Amino acid sequence: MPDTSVKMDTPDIYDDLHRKLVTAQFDHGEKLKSEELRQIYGCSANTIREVLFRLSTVGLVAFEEQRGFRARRTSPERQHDLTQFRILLEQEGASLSMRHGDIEWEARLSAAHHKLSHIESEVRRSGTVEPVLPLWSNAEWEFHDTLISACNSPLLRETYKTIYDQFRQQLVSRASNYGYYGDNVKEHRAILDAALARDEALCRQHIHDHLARNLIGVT
Amino acid sequence: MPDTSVKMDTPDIYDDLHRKLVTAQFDHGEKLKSEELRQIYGCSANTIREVLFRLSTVGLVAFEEQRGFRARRTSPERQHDLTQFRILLEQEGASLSMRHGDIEWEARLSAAHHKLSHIESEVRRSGTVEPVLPLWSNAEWEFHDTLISACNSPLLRETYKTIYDQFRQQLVSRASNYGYYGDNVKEHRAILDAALARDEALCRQHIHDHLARNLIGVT
DNA sequence: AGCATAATAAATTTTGAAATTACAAGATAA
DNA sequence: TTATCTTGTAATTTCAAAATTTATTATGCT
Repeated sequence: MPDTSVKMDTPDIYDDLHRKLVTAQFDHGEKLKSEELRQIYGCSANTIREVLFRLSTVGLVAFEEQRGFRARRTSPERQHDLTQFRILLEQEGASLSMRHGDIEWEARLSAAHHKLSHIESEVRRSGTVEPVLPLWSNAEWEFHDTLISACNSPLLRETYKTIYDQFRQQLVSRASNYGYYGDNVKEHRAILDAALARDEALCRQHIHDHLARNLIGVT
Repeated sequence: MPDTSVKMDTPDIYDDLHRKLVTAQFDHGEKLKSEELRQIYGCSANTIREVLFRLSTVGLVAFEEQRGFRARRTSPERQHDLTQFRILLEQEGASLSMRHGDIEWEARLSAAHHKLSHIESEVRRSGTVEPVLPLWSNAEWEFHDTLISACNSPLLRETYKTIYDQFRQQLVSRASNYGYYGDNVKEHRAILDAALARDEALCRQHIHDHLARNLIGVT
């Protein structure tokens, strides 16, 4: 909880709320009242309004005219939609990166995977994710973002980020079961190898398999 | 220009500015000053600020912290990016629609094309686009949106709309040359036929050919 | 008791002005 | 002359309070 005595400016408040939202510190559909937040951050209602507005543009917050803001509620249908869309973007981004990426890109991807796999093996050893959750969460993002980073399409990359953040918003909650991570290690490895081999079809396949697990239980 | 004496509410101001932006009534990169717009629409600077914020979320307006808003500047690079991304989304949306769409979808697509081709043939006869430009602009949008409307992915459809609007923002300006429309008629027909025949590969090809013309002159 | 209606409370939105920040032109120093 | 600093102006951003709208509770009627 931020100190009430320290005044934060708009970007800081944005970052703080963004972090809280993607780490599921609000319930799905929970009302975000200007007045409450105003007191927490020590600013005017208008500033809060603007921050929530910005957050609504990246899908983390839902806005309804005349009735304020809520933490985004993710239905199974929406989750399905998010997953399919993410697969589309990551496959395309990876394909383009494999075509345009140079040795520098390969190095960055390799490095990102190295960090990620280091954290994942620690999770494996300890059997629990909790202690390194923020670390792991960032490393996972780094890997996927680096994968598509040479796609040469700012639009695709930005769109992917907004989708990913909404994804993360609820992945954190199901992160407690370990089996998830066991497969993750293998899958990230498979994606990396295919990417470095510039095998587009195979890489697309692995990306699909990796992400499609989130579809289980949804039609 | 809206009457200064008539007060408009936020959604109206949004619509008015949105329309002006997609019909290129502002120069690329032109500064959008709160104070000026405030006087035009007869509201406070804060209301203008909120509207401009909303427009910035759909890419029509660029916002920079502490230095206000500008009409979005579209470089050749960005135009290239927009085109490629639009191709990706429309191809995927059309493919999904062909898989999920029922007879009702076919009927709507057929109707949209009928309206569009009627307007396009008028353009052909008269040799000029100007008189029916708004009509044509809407019909074109209707056709493309209907094409992907059965994709069963709200995310894809929303994203497509924001991309399309940014597209339209500058297509209007190059709409004056007639040759453009001559090919358009054939291309829309080709897309329609392939879609109704549920030939995904062919439809993707036609979508690409139709949209890729905008890439001419850009690397 | 059930339902509609009115009164109250709570929250959102807008306003107008104050405070902050960026921009531009002129002055001073190197 | 070039570069840096100052000063004045214009624009953006924040604030606190008023006005509007929505939600909640209480009241009266069938």
